[in-house]
Amino acid sequence: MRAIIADDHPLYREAAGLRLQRQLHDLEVIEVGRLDELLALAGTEGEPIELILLDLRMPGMQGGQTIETVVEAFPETAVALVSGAAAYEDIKCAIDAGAKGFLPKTLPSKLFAGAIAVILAGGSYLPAETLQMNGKVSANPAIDDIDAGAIPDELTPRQLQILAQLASGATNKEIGRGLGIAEVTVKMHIRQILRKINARNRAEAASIATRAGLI
Amino acid sequence: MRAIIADDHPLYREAAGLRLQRQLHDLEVIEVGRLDELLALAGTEGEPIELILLDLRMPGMQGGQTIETVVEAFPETAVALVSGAAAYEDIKCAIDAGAKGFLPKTLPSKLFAGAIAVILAGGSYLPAETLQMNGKVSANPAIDDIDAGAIPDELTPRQLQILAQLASGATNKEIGRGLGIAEVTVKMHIRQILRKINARNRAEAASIATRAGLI
DNA sequence: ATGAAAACTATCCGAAGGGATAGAGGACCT
DNA sequence: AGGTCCTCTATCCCTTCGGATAGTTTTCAT
Repeated sequence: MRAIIADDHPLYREAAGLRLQRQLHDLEVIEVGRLDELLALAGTEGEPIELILLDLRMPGMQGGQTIETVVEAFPETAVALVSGAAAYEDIKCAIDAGAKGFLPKTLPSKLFAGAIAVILAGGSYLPAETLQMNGKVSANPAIDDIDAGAIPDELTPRQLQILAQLASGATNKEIGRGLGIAEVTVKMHIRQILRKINARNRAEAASIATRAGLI
Repeated sequence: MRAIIADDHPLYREAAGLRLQRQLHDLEVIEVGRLDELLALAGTEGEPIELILLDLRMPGMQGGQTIETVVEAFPETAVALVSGAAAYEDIKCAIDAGAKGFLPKTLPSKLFAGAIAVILAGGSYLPAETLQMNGKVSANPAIDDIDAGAIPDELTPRQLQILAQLASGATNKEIGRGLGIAEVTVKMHIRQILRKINARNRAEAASIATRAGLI
C-alpha cells in the first residue's frame, strides 16, 4: 500500500509520514515537494496509491483547477487537501474539485488518524470549524497565509540536522563542535533556516521545529 | 461529562486538558495540584466523573497505598496513572491498586488519545515497553525522575505568560513592552523559568513549552 | 564543461541573552 | 505581626546571537 505526501517542506512531510506509518503498517510513503513531481507519479506501475496528502500551497499549486488536475491524474486515489490555515473558499473549492477531505496542519494526531481512516474508507473529512465559517469570507481569500509557524521552504539535510540540535538547546559553538565544522558556518546555516521557516530567532525556530515533529 | 487532571504542575495539566477536550466534546476538566484537593472532590454532586489522570509524583502521593485510596474514593471512576518516567514496580503497583492504565507523559498524542479511548471504554492501557521491562528493577525504583523534558515544577501564571511569548519568538524587550514591565524583569522571570524547566536557554525552553502544548 | 546549489570559512559589528547581586512593594496565610 | 511567595526594578558583566560581506570547495545535474 502506498501513499503520497505532497508538500513543499520536508519537515511536515516527515511528521505526516510518521503519523501515517504509525497508523498503517506496510505503508510506503512517497514524498514529493513540487506539483510536477507529483504529476510525474501518475500512472506509475506497482502497488496502488491509496492516498495523496496534498498541500494547498505547494510550488505549482494554483487553487481549484490544480486540484482538479491532480484528482483527474489519479482517478483511483483519494486526494486529501492539507494546509496550515485555510479560507472557507479554499475548502469549498477543494471539495468541488473532487478532494475527499481537508486536513488543517494543526489537526491533532487523533483526529488526523480518524480523518485518514474515514477518507481511506471512502468517506470524506472536513474540520468541524468549517461549519462555523459557513460562507464567511476571510479578509484575503486567496492567500490566507502566514501559516502560523509552518515550514514554507525546503530545508537541506544539513539545515535539518542543525535545526534539531538548536531545538535541543545547543549553542552554535556546540553544534559546530558536534558536526566538526566552524561556529561561523553554523551561524550561516541558522541564518538560512530562520529565513526559510520565517522565524524571528532561534526560540521561535525551536518552537516551530518541535511543533513540526522534529525533536 | 467530567474528568479530573491531578498533577502538580499546571503546564502539564493544561496540555493534558487540551488533549482530552480535543477528543471529548462536552468535557469539563477539573484541575487539581495536590492529593487532598483531589480527595475533596470525592462524592461531589453533579455530572459523573468519568476519568481521573493521576500524577504519580504529586504532593501527597506515596505509592500503591495512595492510589488505592483514590480508587476507593472514586469507585465509579476510571483512574489512570500518569508519570514522566516510571519504574516497573510503580506500574505493577498501580495496576494492583486498581488503576485502569499507565500513561507515560511522553506518550505521543495519538497513542494518548487511543489510550484514553480504551480506558473510557472500560479497558486498560499499558505502554508497550512494560513488556520488555518485565520484572527488571531500575536503579532507583522510588524516584525514577528527570522526566526528559517535562516541566518538573510549578510555573507561576506570570512565568507561563512569558514562556508562551518566548516560544513565539518574542525578545525580552518585546515581552516587557507587551506586559508593561521592564526588560530586566522579563529577564529575571526567564532565568527562573529556565531553572524550573531545566532548559539551557530560551531555544530549549521554547521547544519544551511547545511540546507541552503551551503555544 | 559550465553553472547552480550546498557546504564551508573568515572578519567585523551591534543587538540580545543569560547570570549575579541587591532591593522594594503587595498578596496571602497563620 | 511575621513569613512566604510573587512581582517588579536596577546595575554590572560577559557570552551568544544574528546579520552583512566576501570568498573557497565540492557535488551534482543539464
